[in-house]
Amino acid sequence: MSETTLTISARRARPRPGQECTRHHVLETVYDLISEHGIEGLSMRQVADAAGLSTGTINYHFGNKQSLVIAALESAYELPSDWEQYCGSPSAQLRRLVFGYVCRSPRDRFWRFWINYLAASTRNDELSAHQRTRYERQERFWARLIRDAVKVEEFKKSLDPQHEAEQLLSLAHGLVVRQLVLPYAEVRAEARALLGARIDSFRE
Amino acid sequence: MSETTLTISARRARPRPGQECTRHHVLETVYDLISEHGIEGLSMRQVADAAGLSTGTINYHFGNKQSLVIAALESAYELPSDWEQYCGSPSAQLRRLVFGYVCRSPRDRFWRFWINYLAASTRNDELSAHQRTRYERQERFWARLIRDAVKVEEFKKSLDPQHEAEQLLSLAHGLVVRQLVLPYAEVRAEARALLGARIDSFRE
Amino acid sequence: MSETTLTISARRARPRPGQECTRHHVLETVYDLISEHGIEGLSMRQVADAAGLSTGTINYHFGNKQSLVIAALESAYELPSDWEQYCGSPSAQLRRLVFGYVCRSPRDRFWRFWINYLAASTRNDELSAHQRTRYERQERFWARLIRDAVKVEEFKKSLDPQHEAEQLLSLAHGLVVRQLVLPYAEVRAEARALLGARIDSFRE
Amino acid sequence: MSETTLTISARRARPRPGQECTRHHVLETVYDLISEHGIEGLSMRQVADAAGLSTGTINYHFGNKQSLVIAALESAYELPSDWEQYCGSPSAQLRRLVFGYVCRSPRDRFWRFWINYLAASTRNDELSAHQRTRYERQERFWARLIRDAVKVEEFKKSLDPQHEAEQLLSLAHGLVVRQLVLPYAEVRAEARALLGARIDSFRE
DNA sequence: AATGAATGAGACTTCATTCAT
DNA sequence: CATGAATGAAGTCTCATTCAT
Repeated sequence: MSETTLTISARRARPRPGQECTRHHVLETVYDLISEHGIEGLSMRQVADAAGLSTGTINYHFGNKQSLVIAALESAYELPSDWEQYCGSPSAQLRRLVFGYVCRSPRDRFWRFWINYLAASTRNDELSAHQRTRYERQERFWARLIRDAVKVEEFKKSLDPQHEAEQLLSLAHGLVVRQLVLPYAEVRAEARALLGARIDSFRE
Repeated sequence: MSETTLTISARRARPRPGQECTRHHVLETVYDLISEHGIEGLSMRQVADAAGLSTGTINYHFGNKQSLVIAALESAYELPSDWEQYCGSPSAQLRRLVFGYVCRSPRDRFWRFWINYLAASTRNDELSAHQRTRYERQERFWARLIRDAVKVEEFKKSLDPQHEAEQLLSLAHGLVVRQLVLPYAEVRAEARALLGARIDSFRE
Repeated sequence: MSETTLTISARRARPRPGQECTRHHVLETVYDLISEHGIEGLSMRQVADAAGLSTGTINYHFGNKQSLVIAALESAYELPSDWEQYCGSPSAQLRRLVFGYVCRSPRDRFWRFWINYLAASTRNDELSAHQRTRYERQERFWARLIRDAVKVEEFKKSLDPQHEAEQLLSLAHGLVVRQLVLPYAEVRAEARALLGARIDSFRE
Repeated sequence: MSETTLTISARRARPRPGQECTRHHVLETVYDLISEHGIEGLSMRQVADAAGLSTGTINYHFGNKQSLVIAALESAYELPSDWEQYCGSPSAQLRRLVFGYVCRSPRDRFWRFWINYLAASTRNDELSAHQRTRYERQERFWARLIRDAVKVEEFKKSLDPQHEAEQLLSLAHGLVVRQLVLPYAEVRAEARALLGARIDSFRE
């Protein structure tokens, strides 16, 4: 509404991609940036620059920084792309999910993102609620897989699915902490071994 | 809080009579504020107000925010004050330490502080080194306690102290995550039970 | 909303069949929104959403915000719809008009709109001119009604119509201010009583 | 905390005036700017530039824009500097206050400020509360002056002080509206005459 | 005729840091 | 030793406006 903006005309000529595509592209960027700089270290300008957009566009699509971060979290938790190939066996599915808790590199993108999100969620109710929901959903899902595995006799009958899921998830998270603190290949290998051994102990 | 600036060390290393007291008081305040608002959520004005000093004074004593935060992190880790009373029994000592991983309230000061420290350490080499040292020292200490407990026959001989310490520590950290995500009394009770059961399983 | 840009007039003056309806609908919306949020508190997105159109469409029809606001201000002043039924008696007509200065609710749409218009007009020549014209027309009209009422002997002969109209209008506006500052039912009732009493004092 | 700010050193060398002096200086500036551009037309940058300070300093002293505006309102309502000379006579005091409602120029600073504040207050509870308080205090004060004037027999006994104060204040505000809409010297003279006549009518 | 994604300037505000006192 | 007013960069977010579709 100021005089200056009235006389200056837009100079942009870049073609626009589809809307959903833009959102997805931005979320990828955010996910990367958070794992690199943390949540409060993430600035909207940074996101805009990295995504090749303007800050206005980012806010146009996501409303505000918090929603952007939450959207990034949501999109980060998705079933692995190779999920279908495990569909036949609940125990294989469980193993696939649990091995997701093994870092893939000393600076694993996802788990660095996660630890930052977790820290932020201790002082933000909305983030916290999302985190809680995810956690509980994960636990229930693992419990169901264990139950199913028991049914098809992949796991032994004596297991308490809920209880085992809880312990397994806790161990997995504890090992994530360990891998973040000790970012060495051998620690990651150890984590994988420990988790594998735990799942194996579910078999007869 | 970027990595580059963290290498700047505090300017003054020559404590004077009245100074040390002021410094300690400020650090206590900072610890509290970090566990409440996170590291980047900590402002110098906040610190000054909470400590009943002026921003100028804070900077006079610590040079800058970086040094202040580092100093606070350093001073945050101390052995529990009731440590002596457990000195006779290694297993009692271990139990005492492990139960330190049970949150004392839905917003436990120490563990909220810890998660913020951990997140920050993923993008700061100096913090990361501190964290790693702490972690390894803790693990070695627990392993030694287990070894001692085996020696005095509180724990069974078949244990691999190093291996058990590692798993126990991972479980403990995983349960801390669980308690932070699910800040309910029952979850804390469960964590305590699980850790207790694990230690009990070390006995014959 | 700076004076300089206000001189820009709407680009399109050639209404087409379906267009006029859209324009009218939008202007109604704008009037509502201004009385609620003020002129600078009005955003194009808000207008678009409230009117069920897109921002592009609003700008397509009105060129820019300035023109939109001006158009809304223009269309806001209309004679009351029940005007005809008072046509017989000048004093009844006057009473009808004067009672229009009594707010109908604590957040009367029209008078909230008016105060925003008035404030804006103090720093915009075009609005100011409109406002002045309206004011003078109103005063002349009231004076004429008083004169007519004197003629048909509803009011006493000794009145100076011009002078009385001026004072009555001033009192009415002063009471509007009062009602805006003190948005209570009793203040509105008092205003009505005061205005009624003043008109009654015109009778023999 | 970023690297850039750490290396760039302050370049300022301007001496600092006393704190209360700074506040007062800023408020004068704000008052001027609001009467010129309205409340939403007032930007913190503008204030800072006009006052020869930085935006940070403005916020340091006033916290935020709203508090700044309110502070400006409060400081705008102060007893006239020549108040003492009227102290002997309540009616002279009243006359002095009432004539404050006559604009001193076609673009009277105070009343332009006031109308903007009034408009803004219709959509902001805090502004509104301040406005209401001021209004009621003013009315009570005028009523008291009238009552005192009756006591010392400057005004006739038959007056209802509360009622007359209310009407006088409304008339005064109505005339302010008139003067803002019709910014002519003769209208201001007329307003003065009308208000004077009304006060004169209080005498025996 | 209509859309809505994209823009970029500019708004308010916060904050680590400095320095005259 | 201690203060706190002042700074100015950077943060988030809003918004009128444009233009390819």
